[in-house]
Amino acid sequence: MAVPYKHIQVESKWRKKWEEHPINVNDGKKPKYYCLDMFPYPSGAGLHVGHWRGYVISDVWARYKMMDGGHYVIHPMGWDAFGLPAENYAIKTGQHPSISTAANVANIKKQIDQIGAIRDWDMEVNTTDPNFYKWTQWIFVQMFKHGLAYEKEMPLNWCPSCKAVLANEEVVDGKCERCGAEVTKKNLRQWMLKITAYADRLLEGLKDLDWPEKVKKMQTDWIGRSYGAEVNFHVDGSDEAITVYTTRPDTLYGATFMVLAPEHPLVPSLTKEAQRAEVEAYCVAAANKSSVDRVQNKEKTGVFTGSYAINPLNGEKIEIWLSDYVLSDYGTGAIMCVPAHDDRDFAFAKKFGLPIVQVIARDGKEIPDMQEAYTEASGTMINSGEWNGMESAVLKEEAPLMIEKRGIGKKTVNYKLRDWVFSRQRYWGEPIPIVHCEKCGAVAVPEEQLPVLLPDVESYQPTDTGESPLAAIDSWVNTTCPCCGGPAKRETNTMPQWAGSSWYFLRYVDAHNDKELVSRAKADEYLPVDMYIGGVEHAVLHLLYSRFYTKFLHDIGVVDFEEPFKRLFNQGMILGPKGVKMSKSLGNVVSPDDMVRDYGCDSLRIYELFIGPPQQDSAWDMRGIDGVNRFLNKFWNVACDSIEADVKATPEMIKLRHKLIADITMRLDQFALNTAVSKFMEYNNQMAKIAQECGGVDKETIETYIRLLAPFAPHISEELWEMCGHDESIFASTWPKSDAALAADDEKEVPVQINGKIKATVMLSVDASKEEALQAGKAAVAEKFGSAQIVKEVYVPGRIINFVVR
RNA sequence: GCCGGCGUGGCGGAAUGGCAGACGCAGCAGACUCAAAAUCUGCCGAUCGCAAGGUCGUGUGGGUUCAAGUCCCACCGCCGGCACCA
Repeated sequence: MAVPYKHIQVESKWRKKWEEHPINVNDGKKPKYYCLDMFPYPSGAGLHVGHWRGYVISDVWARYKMMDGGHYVIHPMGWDAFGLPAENYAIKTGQHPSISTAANVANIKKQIDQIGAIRDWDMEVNTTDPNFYKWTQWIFVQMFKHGLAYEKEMPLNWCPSCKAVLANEEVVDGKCERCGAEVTKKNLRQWMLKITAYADRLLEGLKDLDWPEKVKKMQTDWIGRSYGAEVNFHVDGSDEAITVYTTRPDTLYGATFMVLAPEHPLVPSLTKEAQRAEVEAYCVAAANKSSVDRVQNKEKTGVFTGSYAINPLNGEKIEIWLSDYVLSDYGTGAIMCVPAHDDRDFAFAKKFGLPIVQVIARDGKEIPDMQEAYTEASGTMINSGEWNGMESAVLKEEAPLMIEKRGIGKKTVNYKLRDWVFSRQRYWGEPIPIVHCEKCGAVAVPEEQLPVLLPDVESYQPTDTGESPLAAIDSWVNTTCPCCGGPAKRETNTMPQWAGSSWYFLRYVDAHNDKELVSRAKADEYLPVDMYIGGVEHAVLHLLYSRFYTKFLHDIGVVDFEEPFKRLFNQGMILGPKGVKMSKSLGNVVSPDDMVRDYGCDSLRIYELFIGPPQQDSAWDMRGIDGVNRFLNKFWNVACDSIEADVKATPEMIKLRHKLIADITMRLDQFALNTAVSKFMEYNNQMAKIAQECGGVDKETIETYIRLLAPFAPHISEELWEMCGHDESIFASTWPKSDAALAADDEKEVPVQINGKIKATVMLSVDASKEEALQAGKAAVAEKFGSAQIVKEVYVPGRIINFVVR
């Protein structure tokens, strides 16, 4: 009888061995595989079982790749360590963020080591390390030199609680993504990154990525490309013209009024004296509305400017209105309104009594008393001059060019994607490496002077004016212009947290290079990332920014690929026991530390996988780990018995072995890790039964099982592997191969149905003919036919026999 | 409102269109034990029946098919994303 499994001894033994003799070494000959985790923010709360899950999944995958194909696996870890929690902690305690951050890193590093994952800490990166952010700043300088970083004064999303400007991506439901405070608008000078210059490439690049369709769709919608036309409307009695963007130029004859955003630059000159007071009041009200109000209040409001425009096709005089349902920063900030064919325009026209002209026939007819807009682009054109009789769907495609030929507008493409607001009025971030000189303007800090070190300050508190705490340090702010040598001031804004995470995955493979961001040779050898594993919450933020950075770095020759992450896997969240998100405030956070101590790392690893499909959210169940723990102990006993007994392989054992290989390998390839664990349990139960009769299973079968289990439960597998008499690590062995012929059954139990209802089962040889099968089936259910007549006989080999009777 | 995803025992979940509920948790009964824990064995969707066996059953209603949890149509519910994008 085997000695009981002692996880504490075995796990610490192998941890030590792996440290002394690393199992994942680059000998220069092995093929490379880059398996990347989304790096964590080193929070003071440490890791909970939800973080574990992603790291376990990636480690199983990494170890599988090591064994299958003999890869050298790049599986690094680092720290996304700039950010608000550390800064807020500093505000409260006065302790420098670098100190609390370092303590958190040390703690989480210990926790990550508990997972027992293969990690090369020599590649570790930390976004707050000057040797790292030197290159974050360097990239910014390159973007500045290429005209992709620019300053702009604009109304921006302002979080009054964080006292910071937010990117559009950081505003959720009109509220601050971090603190939940209602976001307002504030006019400030900001650094912007021209991500819109890459809109098309960001869209096209998605096509070839092996990513979840959901994420690709979210990015596609975020970029929001649409095709249409810009059309110029002359203002009646003036030289001015208003340009609108429309995706429905086919309905141009139906444009019966126009609406401008309150912020539109032509508003003052369009407003007539009689309307001025009302218009100004409306504009002030719109500006003061929070973005939440402006979005949530769907009841249309508006005000007439007193001016008219001319419909360029039919020459009709149409009223020019203002309304906040027109957004100043999409399209041209002005729209032509076709109430008959657009819901919003219809609502507006109804409310303010504006004319409605139908230009697309529905079911070939004009609608007598329109109660809602007809928004389909299908039907024949009516009331549309020379376009009458055309199909609207066809015209929709052709109209942009027709408009362009007539000189009243042009064909255009529009995007929802906006440029990226890249400056933050905070302390704990990378200083933007720019110097402002009165003579030379904004000048990039010369590359040899990078990094611009983040100086110590006395107060980390952000200012109400929207200036960074850095602005208070005169000795740091005042500098000389690198261009003319005259007096100049440093940029005091810092970068958003996304800056470091947008490129950190490139740095791992050359983390200590002090000459370049990454050497081209290493980039060519190890990059891009083969598999990226992390939560779906980064679908449009981090993943879009990283793609943008990579495309830019490709364009300036740093790397030779355009897409950073070939394959993406989003693991689901681990929820608290009641199915709600784990959070400190709810007190339902489950720490892995005690479980590792009580059950062992291998048990927790397997339970993290067994809890549910890896891409799906799962609620943590404290008791579930007992089952996994029982399984490992049971397997330990079977394995020990088998090693000791050294029995001869039977056909049953050989078949089990080959089925197991096929089952586990298929499930790994499909990322069905929860059912892979089920299969391990199933086969283990079978082996336990065999062991009762034979004393164990044969050596090859047990060794095969151990090797298949190794990526999942590396410690116990190493121990058993050694007990089998191997000197080398199990991870130096190769992945078992299944022989389909040996895995195949020669007999199968086949259900026999009458009218689709199971009545019996029969054992059939797999090469039984249809006639034999049907005959056997008929015999099995003969007495159940009664007086019925068989009208149809169905036989699907190995699957089903069905008699249809009447 | 629009776009995704999901809906299966007490629970987590499993099922290339082919025996629904694998595997596990919890529960029940038994064995071992002075006892408990651990371990082992059996049972474990509902319902009728002493039993053999029957009937019903994968959110609801229809449909396709010899056969539907799985495919199609309509609806309900939950979760996620987007949200006046012209």
